[in-house]
Amino acid sequence: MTNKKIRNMEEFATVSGLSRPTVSKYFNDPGSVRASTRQRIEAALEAHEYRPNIYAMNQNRKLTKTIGIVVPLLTDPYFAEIARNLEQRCIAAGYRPTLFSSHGDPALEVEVLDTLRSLKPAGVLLAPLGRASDHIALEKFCGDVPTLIFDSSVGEMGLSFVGSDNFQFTRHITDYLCRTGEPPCFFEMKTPANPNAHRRRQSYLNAMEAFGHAPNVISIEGEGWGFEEIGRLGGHQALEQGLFSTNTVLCSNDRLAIGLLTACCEKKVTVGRGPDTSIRIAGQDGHPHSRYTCPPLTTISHDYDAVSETAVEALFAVIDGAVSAWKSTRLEGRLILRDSA
Amino acid sequence: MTNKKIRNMEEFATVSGLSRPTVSKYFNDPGSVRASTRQRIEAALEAHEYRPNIYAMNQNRKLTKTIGIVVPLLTDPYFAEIARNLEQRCIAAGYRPTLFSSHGDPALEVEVLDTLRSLKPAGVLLAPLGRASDHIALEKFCGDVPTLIFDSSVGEMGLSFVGSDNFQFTRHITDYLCRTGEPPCFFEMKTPANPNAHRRRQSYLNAMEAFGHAPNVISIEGEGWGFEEIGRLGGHQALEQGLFSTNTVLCSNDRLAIGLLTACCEKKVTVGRGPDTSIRIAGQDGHPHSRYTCPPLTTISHDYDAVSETAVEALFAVIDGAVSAWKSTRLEGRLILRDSA
DNA sequence: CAAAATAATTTACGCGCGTAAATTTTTGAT
DNA sequence: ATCAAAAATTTACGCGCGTAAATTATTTTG
Repeated sequence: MTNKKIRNMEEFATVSGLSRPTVSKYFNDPGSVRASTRQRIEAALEAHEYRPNIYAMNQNRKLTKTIGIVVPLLTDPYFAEIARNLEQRCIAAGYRPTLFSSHGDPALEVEVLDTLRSLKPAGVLLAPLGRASDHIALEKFCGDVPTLIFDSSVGEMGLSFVGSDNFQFTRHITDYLCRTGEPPCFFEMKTPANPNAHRRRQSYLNAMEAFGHAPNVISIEGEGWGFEEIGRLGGHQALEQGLFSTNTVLCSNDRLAIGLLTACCEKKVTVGRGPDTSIRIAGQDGHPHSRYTCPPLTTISHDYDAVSETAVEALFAVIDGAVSAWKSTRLEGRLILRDSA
Repeated sequence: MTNKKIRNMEEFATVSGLSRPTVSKYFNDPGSVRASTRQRIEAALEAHEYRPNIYAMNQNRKLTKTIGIVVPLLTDPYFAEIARNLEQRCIAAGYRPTLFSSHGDPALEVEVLDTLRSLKPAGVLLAPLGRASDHIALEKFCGDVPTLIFDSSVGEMGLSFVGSDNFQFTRHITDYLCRTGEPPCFFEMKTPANPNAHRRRQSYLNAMEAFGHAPNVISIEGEGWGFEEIGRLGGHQALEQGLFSTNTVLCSNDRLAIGLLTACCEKKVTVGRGPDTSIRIAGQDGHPHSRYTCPPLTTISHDYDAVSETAVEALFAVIDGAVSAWKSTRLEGRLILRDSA
């Protein structure tokens, strides 16, 4: 330990026997000083416990080491999980991730971007709200800050887009359902918050046509981000009105499926693929919770690691000076077979 | 809009027809300048789109407007929900909340606190990891930064503690279970991450004694924060070995209960309070997901709003100069009756 | 209406660090 | 060993703003 406190980099440089700018260079990139110099600094660091003032560091610097991560709703474990994944990759790469949630509110999303702008981040990983987003504001932000869009694309915005291949998702799981039983109905929100939902509906229609089955889309009412409750209420309606024309339901996403499962439970409708069950239910997303529904939910899962890695690498490449045209990367999902379908 | 960009507060003051320090005063507290002055600034603000440099603002200031919020695991919807609640209260009070997750890792918790320290926050709302936390590091941090501990208390640390009354929680729901059927067994982790678990076990033992029933605590193996999986595996074991001495199980928390429900589902054990069910299961926490289990989970819920408000108000009071002795505030929970028990 | 009290504003200085340019040291090729 | 090239280090300056102290404007009081 130390006897006297180090107040600033000047004092720390003195106790290290170096000049302040050399120490400054070390903190910006420890590899940029000679090994002997680095050792002296690190020895002093252990003896004196000093950390540079973040604010002073960043004020006179065009580009900080901060990476902004923005998700639409952090209370959704799917986004929490992918945010965690991104966060750890940023830390591993020597950046300081800062996490923001739009809380499902377009106005808040704009506020978050404003806050982020004044943070002068090296880059931003942004999952937009989608349909409800203020596209003008997003576009403008992307012009100011290197921004990579993930999860949900809204036009050709930012550096690039990285997400999942929703067409492949729905085609794949629809295939599975058709091959293993009655063809699925499609259970979705009438006005989905997320543009991915439209792709999934279209892909369902395509897949059903390819199989020569008549599609049946059940579009339920409901606004906002409380998907489970929307799915539960819509599920009750659909069950009461007999809207499901087959014994198989493919939900637009796992959270809707979770709500539908609850509705089935409340209506004593048995779910599963066994002989003694009356309905098969599948979801899409590989939601962290899907393993723990009753019955466990068959779903097609995002490749969390691949999406995160691709997104982060693409952003880092641009930060490190690479220039490349906007492109969209859509990664395939993995079918997860469980008991619900 | 504007024609020329404003680069700093000096330039902005010029176009406002004021001196820079007056403008600075406005940004620190709009109410501290004369109404006529405020109007001139706000008019200029609309015409010229200027935002003070955050880093320059904070570097020469002992106390920023930042509030740190730290939770053990943001992928747990319970913490995500309470973090969201705290975040919005901070914003409403004019602070800039910054969210951190320890991701269940004590080393990361310490790193987060170090990061936070260099952020010079006005205050911190900290939910510690609990048992695994580096208590020395926490104590030291609390000495440096005004820190309010919530959710899980670890000694008399920080300014105060705000959380739930775990004794009331378990007493209340145990009472309910005893009055409406067979007395409950208690399902918990042998080495819980969170100190609240010990209080709940003790409260269960007390309540059972008060009722004159023999307690039965089932302590399952498992480390870490994957409670659902731990509950599921432990549930399978307990069911196979017939460890539940009655038809009623009170789980130490909702996430364990969710895992146990999954185990029951996989073992075709019917859960509920009806005549045709074989086991009653209840949880504790009022986890956001508990509404959507099959059957929906009977639980005793944290008063999210009250905990958040009490925590935030206590912290703000200290920030605003109030001095008061350390105290522990534990709020009562609300029983939520659903179909599982 | 003048003087005192109070609030608003300005002057003047420094915070802790980044960074271009100048200088010194080290490295590598002869 | 010698000298040029490259790397490391130091010098010197400025960033954008907070804030105490000094000044000026406004309000209150007699």
